[in-house]
Order: sequence, then structure tokens, then C-alpha cells
Amino acid sequence: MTGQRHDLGATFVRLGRAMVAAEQPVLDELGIEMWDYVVLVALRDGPVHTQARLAAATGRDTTRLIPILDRLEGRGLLYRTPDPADRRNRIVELTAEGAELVTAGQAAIRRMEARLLAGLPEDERAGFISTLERVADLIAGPRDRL
Amino acid sequence: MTGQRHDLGATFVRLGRAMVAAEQPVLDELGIEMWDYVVLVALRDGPVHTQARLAAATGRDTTRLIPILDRLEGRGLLYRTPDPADRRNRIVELTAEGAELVTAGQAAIRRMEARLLAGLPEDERAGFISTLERVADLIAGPRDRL
DNA sequence: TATTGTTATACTCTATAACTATA
DNA sequence: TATAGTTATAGAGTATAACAATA
Repeated sequence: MTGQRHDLGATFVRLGRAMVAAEQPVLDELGIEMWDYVVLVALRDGPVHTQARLAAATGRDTTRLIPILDRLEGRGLLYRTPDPADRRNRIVELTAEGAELVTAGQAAIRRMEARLLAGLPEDERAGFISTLERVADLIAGPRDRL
Repeated sequence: MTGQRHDLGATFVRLGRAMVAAEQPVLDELGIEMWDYVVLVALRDGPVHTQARLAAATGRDTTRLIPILDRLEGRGLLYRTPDPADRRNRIVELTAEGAELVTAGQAAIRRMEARLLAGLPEDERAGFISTLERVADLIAGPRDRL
């Protein structure tokens, strides 16, 4: 019996899939898809001046990002304007409605996470989450900040 | 600034992708693909009497499993025999060579994991991994054992 | 008739390559 | 000429449906 524990990769992938599934009903309630949410969260802290940077920060490539932006812009959750400094670039920014939605969405997802982890003792839970963030930086590199 | 930390889903997915990428060179060295490895690991602890159960345990569906089994059988790493008790079923079992390869592969992957986590203090690392296993069972349910 | 394994078809998602506009 | 954004095409990956063998 070699494996007292499972491979980290298998465990992380499995956990990722389970969390995406758990987020689905929350996102359904908000009427947005997962990648919509990812983009909205990435934009929450301020406008971005090139879509390429936004694509890198969200792990999509630029071509896959475009339909997402089209949909969100059509719903009035964000808007794109040409950058006056270089009109090839587009400044992407949340509308007030978009900012409101991402705040409400993330709060709902945090509540869902808390429910899932309710079985863990409080101190173990806190320690796990803080180490998890460090491990993520260690293994996957620091996240692109916009 | 709402997010002192990132959503768990985003973090797990990112970590999963990073670990899969980190495993790639190890698997290349062994001459197998990721799903080959997943199947070999699942079979390590004993034969399975229906491919449907193997598919469920590895997260593939039966149709996607078949080309994987074909390839591994062709390389002599496992074999399929009709179940005498119910000849519709196929018993899938590792060959000696397959068992050897999965043992060597997992050892190499563990060494890779240890290198990636070398930046963590030993006790924090141990605590994290043990809590991670509990969290995985909590969130994704106990894993199908063959 | 129902189920296992298999094969074939359709669909979705992703990646690559052209096209437009600005520089 | 080079780059940002966009659109169109091709490819890989996945899911659905039909088929053969056995029960």
C-alpha cells in the first residue's frame, strides 16, 4: 500500500471541480456564468487598460475573453472605452451595477464556503486557509494583480 | 477591498492546473499520459471487475476510459479478461510491469511535490496535507475506492 | 428486456490563424 | 512594421446515441 495519501494534483483537481459545482447554484441565482464571475472579480479593484492583461489575470486568452466581455457589457455590468492615450487599447471598468453584483456574489460564495467547511474546528480551518494561500503562491506563483 | 483572500474554488483550480503541469515532465519521462497514470494508480491496490467502476473511480466516463485501457493494454501494463462469473464484465488488472511503473511514478511525483513544498516549515506542511485530505472528503465526498 | 463494453456521431470548448484599426 | 482587439476557421476534447455480446 504505497499511498497513505493521494497525489496533491489529484486532490486539488478534485477539490476544484467540487467547488465549481458548489458555486453553480449561487451563480445561477445571480444569472451569470462562472467565467463571468471570474472576470467581474478581477475587475473589482479597478479598471484595466488592456484586455490582454485582463485575459492573463483570469487565465483566459484574449479570444475567449471577448464573448464574455460582450455579454457582460450587454447586461450593463461593465463597459469598454478606447484608451485616450492609445486608442488601440480598451479600458474595461465595472458599472455600479456590476460592482454591486460582484460584491453580493462573493458574499454568497463565502457563505457557501463556510457551510462546506463547518465540519472543521475553527482554528484548523483558519490555519488551513492561510497555509493554502501560501502554498498557492509557492506552487503556482504569485497571482497577476491588475 | 473585499477580498483579503481568494475564493476557494479559484485557488483549488489554479493549484490543480499548476500541479498537473508540474507532473508533466515526470510522466513524460515514464512515457505515459496523465490519465494513464490516474488509471494505473486506481488499479494499484487490486483488480477491478467492471470498467464502469474504474471509470467512476477515475472520473472518466466509460467511453473515454476505453482508449486509455487500449493503450495501456497494448503496452503490456495491464490486461483485460472476461469475468467468468459474468462474461459481460471485464476484469482489469495491472501486469507486473504496470505495477512497477506506477510505483516508480508515484515515488517520482512525491519527490517533485516535496521539492515544491520545500519552502514550508515541516510541521506546517504536515498539518496542511492532513487537513487537505479531510477537506477533500468534506467537500468532494469520500473517494470511490475500488 | 436489461446491462457491459464498444464504436460512431454530434457537440462543445479551445487554440490557431486571418482581418481591422490604430500606432 | 508592429500591436490591440476582433472575427473566422480548424482542432481537440467531451458527451450522446447506436451497436454487439451476454445475461
